[in-house]
Amino acid sequence: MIRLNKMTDYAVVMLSHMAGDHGKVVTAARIALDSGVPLPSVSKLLKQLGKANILISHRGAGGGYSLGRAAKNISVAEIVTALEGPIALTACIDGADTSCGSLPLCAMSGHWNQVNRAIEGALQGVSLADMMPRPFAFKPASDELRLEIKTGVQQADIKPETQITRAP
Amino acid sequence: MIRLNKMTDYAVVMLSHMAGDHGKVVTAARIALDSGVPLPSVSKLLKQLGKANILISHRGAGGGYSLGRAAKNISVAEIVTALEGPIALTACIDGADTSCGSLPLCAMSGHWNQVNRAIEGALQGVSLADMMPRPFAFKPASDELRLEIKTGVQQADIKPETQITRAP
DNA sequence: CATATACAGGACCAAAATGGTACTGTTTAA
DNA sequence: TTAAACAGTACCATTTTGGTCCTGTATATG
Repeated sequence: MIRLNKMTDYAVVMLSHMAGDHGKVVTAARIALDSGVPLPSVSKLLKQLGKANILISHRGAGGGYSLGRAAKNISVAEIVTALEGPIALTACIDGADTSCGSLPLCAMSGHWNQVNRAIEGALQGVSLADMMPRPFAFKPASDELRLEIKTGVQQADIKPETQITRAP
Repeated sequence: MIRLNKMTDYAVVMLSHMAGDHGKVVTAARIALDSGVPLPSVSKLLKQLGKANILISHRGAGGGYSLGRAAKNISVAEIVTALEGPIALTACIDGADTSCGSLPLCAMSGHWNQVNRAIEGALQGVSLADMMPRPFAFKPASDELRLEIKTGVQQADIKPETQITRAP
């Protein structure tokens, strides 16, 4: 399975949490708490997203991070690119005629590019706003679910053993 | 960068080599030699591709592998799926309501699916035939290039140091 | 029928990538 | 001035990946 790494997954989770209180400045620690993503990773990710101008960092006391733009103007493609570099499927990529050690024999690059572009398009078509969780608090599926939310159990805190599965 | 792993990359290289002599039965050892992919990996990959009905295996003396279908009827999506499982971007995938440990909190799955489907579409749109190298032998770019081909230097044999780059 | 050839299916290991840790700056609000 | 919070960097542990090795089974051929 082609997969984004955990970090990128984390980033989307974090960002969609931040998009909730749009524009507000939040500390890394707060985000870690809210999203359940381990603090060191949160802080590493926030730095990267800051550099990529997806977030604005506010230094000093009372500082933190805030979204640089409205969630609907931040594409998933941008997030992925910020964290994993250019969207592409193999090492044989991009016009970059330096990367692939076998240009004369491996003439596939053009076609991989076609695939890559399609993928990039797909990621560009989805914005952070599209990825945001629905506001459960207003429409809890059950008492049990509401309890989970109130006790602050979040994504990364839920171990496979204690997994909550939606009834069929 | 989102990337297929080396194995899948190898597989496409191998398969496109096989598609050259279409239908012919070739041994794993021969393919390894031709494509420059290490034999153990070749053999592992061929087994997997056989199971997925992309290749037909012929056991016993004089055996080997042959393409199960014409190259143009084998999609890249199929190859990827055979080797890496279902095409999807995160663990939060597929209707499969067992995989994600945070269904009630992570309501993104639907949107990831949208992205995933687009990617699968992109991969399905490219066939093995599309990925095949053009027949250089008939149209060598230079004497040097022809030499390389004659001496059997292939993709994986070319080290970065001895990289052949096409003149601009 | 005997035998060499080739695939089938494991268990297993080493190297690389990933995710997580720790620590030492630097900036800034109060 | 001080404490809060980000910036940057080096480092380590774990997991994943790619590759090895070995034993078993099928089959063409002499």
